[in-house]
Amino acid sequence: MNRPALLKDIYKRLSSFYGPQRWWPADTPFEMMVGAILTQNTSWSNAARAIENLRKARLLDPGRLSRVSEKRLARLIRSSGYFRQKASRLKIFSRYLSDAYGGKIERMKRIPLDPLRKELLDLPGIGPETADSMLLYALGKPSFVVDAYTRRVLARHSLIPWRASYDEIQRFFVQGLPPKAPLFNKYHALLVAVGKDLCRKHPQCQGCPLRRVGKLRLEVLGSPLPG
DNA sequence: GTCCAGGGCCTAC
DNA sequence: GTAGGCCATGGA
Repeated sequence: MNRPALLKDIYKRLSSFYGPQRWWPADTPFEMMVGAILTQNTSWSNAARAIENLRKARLLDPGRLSRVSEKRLARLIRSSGYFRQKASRLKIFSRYLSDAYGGKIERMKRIPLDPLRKELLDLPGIGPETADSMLLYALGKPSFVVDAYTRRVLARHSLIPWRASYDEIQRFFVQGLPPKAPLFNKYHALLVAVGKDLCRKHPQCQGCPLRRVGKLRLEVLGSPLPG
């Protein structure tokens, strides 16, 4: 099976199994981007608490967040872990948004994907996953998001090696899919759904909708979990 | 008590 | 270019 056909098959299986996905709840693009930093290597529930604290403090605004003291910010986001690092990162990110785009997301959206991605990656604390999440979920750009779930699901099904790099995994998708943001959005959400759900609950892949993708069934059953 | 979650940075080799 | 240590909370 060639790459586009394989990716389409995976998508169809996951989509019919899980249905519509509601990934990344946020009232505004800025809130979403703040969440992308807060949830780094942290459970969403812990990040969500921090976001609620920022909402109550009326700080979900680039201008205000860039001006709040780092100490107060760290206290508000304590539940998200790494709170000192993240407080610093959030302030620098907010300052960047305010300075470069007047805090207006619409202005940011006018920048083409590639230069905007480079710009985000130049900020401290924004790596490939965080940048791609922001580009896709807050800005509607077709930038495929690779996360721990993505790697786990693909590697578990022998579609990539466990040690594959971020860029390699991203190319695996981008080279076989039309670059449409809604598609990338739902595709990633579906990978998370199956990653959270069956890949962890069922080490032997019973009931997994990806179990019979292509001719990989036997390899899937034989591939070890990490660690 | 241990493990780990919607990463990224820095350093060493 | 990559393996290892570090950052830190809260739930299972």
